[in-house]
Amino acid sequence: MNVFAEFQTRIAYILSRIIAEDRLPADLDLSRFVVEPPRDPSHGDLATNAAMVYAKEAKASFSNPRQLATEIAYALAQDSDVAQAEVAGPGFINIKLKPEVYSRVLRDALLAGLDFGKPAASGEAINVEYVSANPTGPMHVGHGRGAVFGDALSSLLAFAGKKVTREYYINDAGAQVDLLARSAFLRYREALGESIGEIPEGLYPGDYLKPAGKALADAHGRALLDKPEADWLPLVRGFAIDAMMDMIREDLAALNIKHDVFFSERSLTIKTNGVDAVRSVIDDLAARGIVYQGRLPPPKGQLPDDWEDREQTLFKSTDFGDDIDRPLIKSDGGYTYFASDIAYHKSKIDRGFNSMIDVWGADHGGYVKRMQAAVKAVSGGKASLDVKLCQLVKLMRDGEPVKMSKRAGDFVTLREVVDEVGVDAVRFWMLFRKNDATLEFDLAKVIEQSKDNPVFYVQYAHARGRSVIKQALKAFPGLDVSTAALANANLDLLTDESEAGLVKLIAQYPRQIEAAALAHEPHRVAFFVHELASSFHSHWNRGKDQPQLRFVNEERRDLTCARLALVNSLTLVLASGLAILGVSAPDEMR
RNA sequence: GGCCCCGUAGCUCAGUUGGAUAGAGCAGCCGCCUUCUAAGCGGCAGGUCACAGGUUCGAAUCCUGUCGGGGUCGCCA
Repeated sequence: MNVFAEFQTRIAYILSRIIAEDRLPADLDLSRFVVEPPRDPSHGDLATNAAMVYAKEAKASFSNPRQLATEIAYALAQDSDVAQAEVAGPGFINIKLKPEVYSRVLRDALLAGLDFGKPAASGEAINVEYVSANPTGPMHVGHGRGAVFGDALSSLLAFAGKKVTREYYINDAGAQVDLLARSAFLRYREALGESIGEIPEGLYPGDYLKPAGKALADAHGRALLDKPEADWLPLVRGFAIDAMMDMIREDLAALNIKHDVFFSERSLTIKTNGVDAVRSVIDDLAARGIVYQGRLPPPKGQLPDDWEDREQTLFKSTDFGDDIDRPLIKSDGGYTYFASDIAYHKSKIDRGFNSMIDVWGADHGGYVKRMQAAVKAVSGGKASLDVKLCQLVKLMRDGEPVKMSKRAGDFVTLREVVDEVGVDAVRFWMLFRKNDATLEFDLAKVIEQSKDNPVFYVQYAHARGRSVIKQALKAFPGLDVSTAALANANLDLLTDESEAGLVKLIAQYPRQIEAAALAHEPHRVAFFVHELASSFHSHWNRGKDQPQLRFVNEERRDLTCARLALVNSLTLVLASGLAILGVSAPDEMR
C-alpha cells in the first residue's frame, strides 16, 4: 500500500470531476502534480501542489489557485481517510490523515513482509550491462564501484517489478587481448623453465598471469614453443581470456555479484554465411543512408601527431543528436569499438530489450551521445538507452591517497580491498553516494566499526530491532511474534508522536522505491534506510528517560504487541532495503 | 577550443525531479551507560546553495553566460 500513490489517484479523480463540469480543460495532464510528505511535519501527512500546477489552465473558471485548492480540499475532506484538508500558502493543500490509515499501512507492511513496497510487476524486460572490465587482469576498485552500482540497480529494478537481465560485455576482440595472449605466452615459456627477464613495455606484467602460463605448459607441453605467433596466438588468447574471466568472476563473486549473460564481443565478428553481425548492421545502416564514406574535420585543440586526413566509413550520428559523425572502420580495416558496440546493442534489442541501461566509468562520458544515437538509429526510436556514469573512486587511507605505482601490475585490486574491509562495508559505502559524484573511499574509515560508519549504523538498527523482539519473548514467554499475529495487534495503541513518526517513515518506503527505480538511483535506498535507522535509534533512546515508551511493557501485553508490530515491520523494511543494496541484515552484532 | 559531469556548513555529502523557514554525518563545544546492545542518543555552533542575469505564483533544482575542479576529444578500450 502506497498512500502517496493512492492519494495521487484520488486527487486525479477529484480533478476529473471538475473537468467533467467543463471548469478545467479536457486534455489536462493529470500526472503533473505531486503528492509528497511536507517538509515540515506540522503541515500534515501529505501535501499536494495540484492547484498551483494547474493555475494557468484554471484561470478561466477560478480567480486564483487558492480557489481551486479550496475546492479540491473540500472534496478531500469528504474522504473517509482524511482527518483534515486545508489550503496553505499560495495554494498548497495539506492533508492530515486519520490515524487508522497508518494502522492499515503497518498491518499491510507486516503481511507483505519483504515484499512491502513492491509495486505490481510491470514485467517490462530491461537489460542492465555493468562491469564489462577488460579481461586482461584482476578488477580494481573503480571497476568495483560500477559492479556494485549495476548490481544494486538491477536488484532495485527487479524489486520494482521489472524483468531484469544482468549482462557483462566481454571486450575480447581488441588489440588488448592480443597483448594479453603475448603476455601469457611469456609466462608459458617461463613455466617451461626459460628465463624471460623483464616483461617488455606494453605487455601485462602482473604475476596473475603466471598460473595461466603454468596451465598452458601443463596442457601443451613444449608443443607451442617453436610455432610462429600466428599459429599459437588464437589458442593462447582464448585460453588467457578464459583464465582472466574466471578470475574476474571470482572477484565478482567475492562481492556477491552474478551476471545472467556474459556476451562476447568477439562473437559479433564471427561470420555466418560470410557475414558477421557487425558487417550486417553496417550494411543495414548503409542501406538506409546513415552510413557513408566521408572525411572528418581534425579534432580541435591539440592535433594528434599522426593525424592523417582520409576518407572513412562514418555513421551519421549527427542525425540522432550527436555532435559529430563517428567512424566505424579503422585504418587497418578492422571494426572500431563503436561499430561492434552498435552490433552489440542491436543484439540486445533483437533479444527483446527496449529498455537498456549501461553502467560505465566516467572516462567514457564522451561516448554516451554516440551510443544513444546508435540505439535510436538501430531501433527506429523504439528502444531507449540510459547510461549511468560512475565517477572515480579515490582510494585513501587515513586521509592520505593510497599510492598506486605507475608500473602496471602493482595496483590495489578490488579483491584486496574486499578482503580487508568486507563485502557489506564495500557495497554500502559505494552505494551511499550518487553515482556521478566522485567517491572518496578511505580504507581506515570504511573498516572502522563505529558511529563514523553508516554501514554498521544501519545494520545495528536492524540487530537492535531483532533484539527487542527477543527481549519481548523473555517478558512474555510463548508470545506469538509472527507477522500474522502481530498484524492482529491493536495498532491504534501506537499513539506516541515519535512512534507515529516511525510508522509514517515506513509508509514512505514504497514511494522511495518507486522514485529510486524511476531515476535509476540506488543510492536513494541507502539514504532511506539510513534515515529510518536514525529515527529508530532516536526513538529507542527515548525509552531511557521515559520508560513508558519502551517497546516491551511487562504490564501491557496489548501495547507490547502493537509496538512489536512496529519494530517488526521496521526491521522488515530495513532488511528489504539492505537486500536491494546487497548488504546483509544481521540479527545481532557483537 | 568542442562536448560531458561536478561546485551546497571547516571536511565528506543528501536535498523527494520546480515547493513552504536548505538538511545529515564527521570535526568542535556541552550533556546522557544501576537503560530492551553507548556500534547509540540529546543539545549548541556552523550557509551570499561558486558568480551574474533570465523563466514564474515560487529556483539549490530549469535556461543563458562567467569563473573554478574533473573527464574526454578520428583508428585505444
